Amino acid sequence: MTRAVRVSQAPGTGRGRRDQSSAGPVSGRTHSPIYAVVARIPRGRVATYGQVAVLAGLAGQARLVGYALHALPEGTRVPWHRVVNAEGRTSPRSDGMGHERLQQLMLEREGVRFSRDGALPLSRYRWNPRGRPGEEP
DNA sequence: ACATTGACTTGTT
DNA sequence: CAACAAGCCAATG
Repeated sequence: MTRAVRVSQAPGTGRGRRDQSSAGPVSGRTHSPIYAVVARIPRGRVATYGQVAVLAGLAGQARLVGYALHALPEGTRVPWHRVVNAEGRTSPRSDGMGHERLQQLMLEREGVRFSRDGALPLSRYRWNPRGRPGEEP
């Protein structure tokens, strides 16, 4: 079931600024499609920032994906942890918190096994939006 | 309202 | 193989 991201755009906001107090993603021009794509990544599967960018119609702008995810509030329904960098590794963030470790843990909990060097084989876990769900190459 | 920074990826030098 | 620049948008001071 496609659980679309519920973007509660506060009605009558006039300015409609970022109202991220509702655990909902920010409604930006580029953020929305990004969240929509990330929300479609099946459990136990991962996608790279660049991949999400392409699927969101922002080919070449992997950075925006990272920025969008960074703007996500805590408790969001967007599975941000399923997005890793091109090396198959969880990108460390400036917060200085052990979130990259948490992300890795969340993925392992979904059945994703990391290699000994801390990276995961993308050729094996990379989400294939064209393939049917549950199908593994 | 302007300047700076930030979860990246790819191509050149 | 390593380092650097470009491309892009939003949040923060």
